[in-house]
Amino acid sequence: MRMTSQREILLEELKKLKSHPTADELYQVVKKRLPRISLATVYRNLEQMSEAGIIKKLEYSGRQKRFDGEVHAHHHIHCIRCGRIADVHAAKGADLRSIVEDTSGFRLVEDQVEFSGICPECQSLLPGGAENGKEGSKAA
Amino acid sequence: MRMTSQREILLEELKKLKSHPTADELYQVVKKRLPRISLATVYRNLEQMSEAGIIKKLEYSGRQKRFDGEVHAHHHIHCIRCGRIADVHAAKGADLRSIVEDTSGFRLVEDQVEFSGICPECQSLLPGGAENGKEGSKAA
DNA sequence: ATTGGTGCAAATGCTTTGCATAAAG
DNA sequence: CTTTATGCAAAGCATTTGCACCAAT
Repeated sequence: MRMTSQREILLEELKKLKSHPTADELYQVVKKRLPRISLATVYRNLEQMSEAGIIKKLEYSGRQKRFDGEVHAHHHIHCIRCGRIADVHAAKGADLRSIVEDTSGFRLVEDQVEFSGICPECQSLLPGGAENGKEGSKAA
Repeated sequence: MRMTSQREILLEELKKLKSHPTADELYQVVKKRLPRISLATVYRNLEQMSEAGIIKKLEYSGRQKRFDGEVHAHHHIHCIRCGRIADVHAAKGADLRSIVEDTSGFRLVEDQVEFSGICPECQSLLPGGAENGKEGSKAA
């Protein structure tokens, strides 16, 4: 992965943002420093950097993807009206609900544990055994 | 909400499916019984029925929306390769991870608690006080 | 007879891609 | 020099919408 000015500035701005921006929102910000950058470059780099683990891609709730420069494991809460995402730094096991409301300022409406993994069908397709492909065949 | 044959058959097929189908997948199934139904009708009805609480819309993980004819509260696990969704019937508080793997057959890769609520900004825009709009202004 | 629902096709919105040019190593 | 990244424009998908026709109440 070459270090281009686009990549560097994208990362820098994302890390300073804290607002979990969408690709387009970050694009608007970065354009101020790199007027000729294209949205496609933003998408390509965000995708690549998230694959590299440098940033995190947030794909909750059927909304637009958002990105986070903070890669520590932490929970998020998203607004069902406007889509904003805020951080929730909660210790596991504690009374999550109140911690969530306290640390985010959100009014909690719903919480769902979202599990991800490899389904039995896909497990049988895996060559080695311990890898987690990221895309693949379409669901049946 | 009028009971049209489209609506009736859609609901019937969804309830029998158990596979958390996407709109298009359900469309393919229903087309066998209603060859002239259109995808738009499927989308419109799924949306309406989920608003009515008759079915549940699953909007996890930045993928295509999926729908569930089972409206009991229960968790889901989705495959990061193919997108399939399976049910997880787990008692809260128990050792979720192993329950998840046992009941779903998936290999668990990640679990994230997804909180939804109303952000402070949107709370201040709410007229009454205790409602949960579903869409709204764009994120800033 | 009304009013909501339907099918179709076109439009949308977000994201991805093909391709020729430019920049990094 | 070789290869990857960029910018632009066009394409792609899932989903939504406008509109004229149809059907449920």
